[in-house]
Amino acid sequence: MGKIDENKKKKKEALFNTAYELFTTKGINSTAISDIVEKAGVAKGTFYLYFKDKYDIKNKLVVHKARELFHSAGDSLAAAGVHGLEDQLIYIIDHVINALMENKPLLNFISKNLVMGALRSTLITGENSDDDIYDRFLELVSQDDYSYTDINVMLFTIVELAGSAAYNSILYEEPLPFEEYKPFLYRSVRLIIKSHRVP
Amino acid sequence: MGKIDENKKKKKEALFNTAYELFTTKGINSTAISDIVEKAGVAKGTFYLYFKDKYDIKNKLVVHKARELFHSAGDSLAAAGVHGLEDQLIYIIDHVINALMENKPLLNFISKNLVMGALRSTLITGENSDDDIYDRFLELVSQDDYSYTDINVMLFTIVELAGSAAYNSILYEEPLPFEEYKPFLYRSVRLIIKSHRVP
Amino acid sequence: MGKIDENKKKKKEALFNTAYELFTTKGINSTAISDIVEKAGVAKGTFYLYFKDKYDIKNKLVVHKARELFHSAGDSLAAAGVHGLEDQLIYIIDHVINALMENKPLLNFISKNLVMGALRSTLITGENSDDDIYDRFLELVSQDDYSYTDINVMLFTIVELAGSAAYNSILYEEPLPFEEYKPFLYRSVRLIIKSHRVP
Amino acid sequence: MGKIDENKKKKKEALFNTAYELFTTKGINSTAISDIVEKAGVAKGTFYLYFKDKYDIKNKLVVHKARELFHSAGDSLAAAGVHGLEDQLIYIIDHVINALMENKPLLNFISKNLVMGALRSTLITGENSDDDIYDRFLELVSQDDYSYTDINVMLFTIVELAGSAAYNSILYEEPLPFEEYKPFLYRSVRLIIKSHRVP
DNA sequence: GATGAATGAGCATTCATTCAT
DNA sequence: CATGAATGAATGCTCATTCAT
Repeated sequence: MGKIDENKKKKKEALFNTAYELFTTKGINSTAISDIVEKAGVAKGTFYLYFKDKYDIKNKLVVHKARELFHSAGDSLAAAGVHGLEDQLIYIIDHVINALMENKPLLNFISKNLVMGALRSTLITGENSDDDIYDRFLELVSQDDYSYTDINVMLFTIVELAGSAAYNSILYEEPLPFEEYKPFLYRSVRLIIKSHRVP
Repeated sequence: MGKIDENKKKKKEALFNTAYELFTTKGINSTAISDIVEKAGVAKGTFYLYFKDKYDIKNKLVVHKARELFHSAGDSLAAAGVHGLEDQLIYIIDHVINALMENKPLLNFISKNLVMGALRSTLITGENSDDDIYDRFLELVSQDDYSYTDINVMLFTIVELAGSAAYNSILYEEPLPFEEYKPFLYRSVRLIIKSHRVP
Repeated sequence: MGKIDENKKKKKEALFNTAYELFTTKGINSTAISDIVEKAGVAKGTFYLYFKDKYDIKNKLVVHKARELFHSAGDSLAAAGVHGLEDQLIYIIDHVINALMENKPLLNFISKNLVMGALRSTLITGENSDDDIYDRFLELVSQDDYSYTDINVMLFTIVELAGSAAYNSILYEEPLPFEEYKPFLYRSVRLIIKSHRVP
Repeated sequence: MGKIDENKKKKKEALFNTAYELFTTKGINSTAISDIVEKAGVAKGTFYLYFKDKYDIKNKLVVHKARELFHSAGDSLAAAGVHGLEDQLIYIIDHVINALMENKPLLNFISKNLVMGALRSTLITGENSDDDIYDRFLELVSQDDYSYTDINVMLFTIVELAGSAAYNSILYEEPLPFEEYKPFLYRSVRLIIKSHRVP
């Protein structure tokens, strides 16, 4: 029993990891399922035991990676003793962006496939009850010295700006390499946060 | 012969228009070249006379549509007597976004395929000499009562924020339908512009 | 244990019934063994414990259903006090056809898969010793006021004509709906019977 | 032009003939499209240029072969100076059956795949205007010394009986080899014809 | 230039069958 | 007896691309 379940998990993870590797190196369109199973060392039929098709595994992969990223940032924030919403959000953004800068394949993969709606559902509407990222964010807001209005709008605006600008600045180094663009981005983020403060 | 050239142009345009129609309705991946030529009423071989492959025609289509959009906005701005950089940029953004709101297939098509690098090349670095969009922008900046630093950074930040946020707000109505989100977006844009002013 | 044997029988019957249901609704070609076991609630391997493959279960099913049909007709004939071979055979044919008319999936299934040889073996040559259908038929013949020659030929001709004509008339209503075609069919059957009488 | 069309026809016919050969020798289910194209010496894609799928080519094949058979019988009848509807119909049946007896693969192929509805449409309802088999039959009926009622019913009954009985008698030699069964069959057919005569 | 028949590599998906537990 | 995870051969079908006319 335990042995079988263990084996199942092993195969599923082998497929998961292999798919991620191939998607990020060869691109999704150019990755055939036969590539995945071959590299993962399982039979073709086994793939269909665990995933519906290529897009099923892709979506699960994207969500998984995005979660990892934000949880890591959240954990790091908790460890660092940062105070004040502004600094805290900048800290999280910085953490996520730094992780992506050092992992451009992941940056590319996430950016191209993260149907924003999915992430937004998680981050902003907090629909996914077993996921506390949004809750952590709300907590940060409530603990700040200031009060804020239209919190969801604020979060949305920041995520869109940071996500889009960082993606392009990192990958294309235009209009500036990200390190140089960073101060501008964070200044804008701070302005947006402040504009949501209740006086 | 003028007649022959005309005919050539006609076929090319038929392919161009048909491709756009199919890409926006069926999606690019699901559109085969045979679909395009069939609907356009030309032979399969003819396609390869004018375009290298599906992605060639796609890219040309994206640039073409994006150009149309900005030129229309620029023309409209010239007609309206708007003064001050802030109001002028808001005017342009508003014009483009309104056009996209009324044409969601176009919004989708542009957003998914506009490799930002391409547009940025056009809009921001002005590389493309026969295209005056960037020049018009520079002119607006120079004519303003205030002076600005890091103009490219400013333009980049605005384009990323407005593009990304508008896209998601329009299509998914999250966190708010765009009409309701608009005031927040424009407030943020104005803040960004102001932050680039030389005191 | 009786309990174990019962359980065994239960599983086999579940497979049998489920296969019949799926064969008649989805067709044999479109029914996979996995469909059968899934619906029957048994494991895939269990199927191979009782049947060799899809065609094994199909054949057993056809014979089973055909037997049921004729036995029911024979029983009914015994209950009704019909006299004379002509009327008796018409009675049986009518009984079988009526049952099939009210169960078109069965009609379809039987007709498409009843390799006539199999039924003929049963009905005409009486090979299958534990099956008394043929014997009952011989008895009817012997009890009639008339004598008959080439009894097997007669039975064969009647079965072929009635089976084929009824099948098409019922399913396609061509050249007439069966109810209207019936008098013609039965007239022909009576002529065939009479033609085998010894003067 | 002529050359191209000629070539097209050649390929289509190669596929047609090869498919027939494989269907009759290996069976339809066991014949893969790759088998057909390989043996026909064309590329896989070419198959789909001319036929939708395996069942498309099968249906076209069945109709084609059935037509050939009846036309040949009709032509032969015209050449032989047979008089009287009874003898004429027997002549046609005999001609068709003889052809099938000498070509058992064809007998098998036709019998298993000729959706009777299709043939009946042709033979009995005469829908297919460019096919004169039914017309020829009507002509024979009208030229006979006797008058007949319910002609379609008569034709249908004969076709069903002869088709079904001959098929089984030829292939399985049960209850008798066809040559021995033939007199019985034809006697029945004559009885059926006579039963439709107007006195 | 224009055509469209032909190509054939490429790929997703299914499914009967096995066998370790 | 029963299970169901794993297999991988088999196959239908698509489609970009070429090239003789």
